[in-house]
Amino acid sequence: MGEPIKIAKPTLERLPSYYQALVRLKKEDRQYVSSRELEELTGWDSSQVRKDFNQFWSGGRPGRGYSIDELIRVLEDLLGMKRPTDAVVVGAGRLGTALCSYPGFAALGLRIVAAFDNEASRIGQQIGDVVVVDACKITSLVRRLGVQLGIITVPAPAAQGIADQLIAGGVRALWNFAPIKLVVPDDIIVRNEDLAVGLLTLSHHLTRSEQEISAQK
Amino acid sequence: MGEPIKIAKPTLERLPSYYQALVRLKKEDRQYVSSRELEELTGWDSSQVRKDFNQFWSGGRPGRGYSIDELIRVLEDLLGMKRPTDAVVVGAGRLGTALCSYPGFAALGLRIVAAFDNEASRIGQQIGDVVVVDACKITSLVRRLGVQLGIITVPAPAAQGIADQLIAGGVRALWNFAPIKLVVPDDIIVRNEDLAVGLLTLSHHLTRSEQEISAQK
DNA sequence: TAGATTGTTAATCGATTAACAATC
DNA sequence: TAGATTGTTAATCGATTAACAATC
Repeated sequence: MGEPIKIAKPTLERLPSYYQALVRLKKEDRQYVSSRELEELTGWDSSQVRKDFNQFWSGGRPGRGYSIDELIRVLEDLLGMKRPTDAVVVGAGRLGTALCSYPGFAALGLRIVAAFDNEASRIGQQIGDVVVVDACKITSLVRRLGVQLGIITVPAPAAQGIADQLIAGGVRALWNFAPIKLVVPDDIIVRNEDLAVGLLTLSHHLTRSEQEISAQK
Repeated sequence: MGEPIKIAKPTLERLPSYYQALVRLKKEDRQYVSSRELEELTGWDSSQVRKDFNQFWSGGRPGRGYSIDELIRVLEDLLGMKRPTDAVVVGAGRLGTALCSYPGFAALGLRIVAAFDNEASRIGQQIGDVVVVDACKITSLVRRLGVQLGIITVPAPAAQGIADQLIAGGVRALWNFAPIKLVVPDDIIVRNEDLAVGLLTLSHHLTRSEQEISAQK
C-alpha cells in the first residue's frame, strides 16, 4: 500500500500546462529546467511551481533544476496518461463529433470506443474510427465494454437521464458539457465543462472595460 | 461615473449557473427564490450565494428572498448579455465548426460574424450563417467589422501568430482553445479553455480511485 | 569552491463557512 | 405579529507569495 498522495485541486489544474511546457523543452533537447524558467513558460510563480511539484515529487536538484525526462514520466504516471482511459460520447452533434475526432486526445490516453445518439439519421454513421450507436443501448454497451468515462454532449434537458444510464452501465466518471448540475452518487466523479462560463466571463470583462473607457471621457 | 464594481473571480464563474437556475425557475412561473433554494439547485452554499449577490446587488428581501425577474435582469446586464458581442472564429476545423453553430451562444449575446481558415478547401464554405474567409484577411476584416472577440481553435503552434493578427485588427479579448500560453499586451483579456485540463483531471481521479480499490484488497 | 536553485517554513492574502441582528 | 430570510460581520480554512538555509 502506497502513500495517500493528495494533490490540491488548483495544483492539479496547473499540471497539464507544466506538462505541455516540458514536452516543448524536450523537443529542443533540453535536459534540465528550473522553476524560474517554468514561470516564464507557464505564467505560474516559481515558488508555486516548486510547491506544486513537491506535493508529489521531490526530485529536483539544487543548482540544476528538474530533470525534464524524469518530470515528464512522473506527470504521465500521475495524470494517468500511460494506461488508456476508455470513454463513450453521448450526443453525436457538432460538439460530440468534434470531441470524437479531436487529434490531441489519443496522446493523452483517451480512447473513445463508441458514440451514441437517438436520431435515426445519425445511427450507424462513422466519425473517424468511432461508430454511432442507438442511445437506447447506452447502459448495456457501456457495461459490456467496461467503459470508465462518459462524455455528455446532449442538450441540457436530456443530460440527467443520460448520466443515469451511463452510471447504470458502470462508468465511474462523467465529463459534462451540458449547462446543468448533474445529481450523481458520491463515488462518481463529475467534471463540468460549461462553455457558457467562459463566454460570459469574457463578455463581462468586455462590457466593463467599455464602461471604463467611456467613463474616462 | 458609476461605482467601480469589482467582482471576485470565483464569484464571476458561479454567476452563469445562478442565471441558468433562475431561467428554469422563471419558466415555472416562480416569482421569488431564496438563497437556500439556490443552494439546492446549483450546489453552492447559501451563505456564498448571498455573499456573491451582494457584491453587485443588495435587492433581496428578508423573509421572501430574491425577485427572480429583477435578478435575471441584473445578471444579464452584468454579464453583457443584452448588447451582442461580435466575434470571429479562427480555425474552421471540427471544434471551430462546432462553436460556429453552437445553438446556445446566440441567447448569451454572442454573434459570430466570420470564420477564418487557411485551407483552400474550406475557404468560401458556409457554416450555418457564417462564411469561412481566407486567414490572410484576419487583421483587415476584423478591423473593418470592429470585432471585439477572437476565438482561437487552431493547432497550438499556430495560435500565437493568430493571436497577434487578431490583436493587430483590434480585438480586445481572446477565447483560446489551443493548449498554449499566449503572450499579449496587458489590456487584452485572455480566457484559456484547454480541454486537456478537464480530461487529465478526470483521468487522474480515475487512476487514483482504481489504486485505492486495489489497495483495499 | 562559488553560484545556482531547490525544498520548506513563515507571512500574506483571499475565499468559504458560520452566525446572527436587522427587517420584510 | 410570528416566521423567514436577508446582509454583513467574524471565524475558519486554504492558497499564494516571500524568504532563506540546505545542497548539488
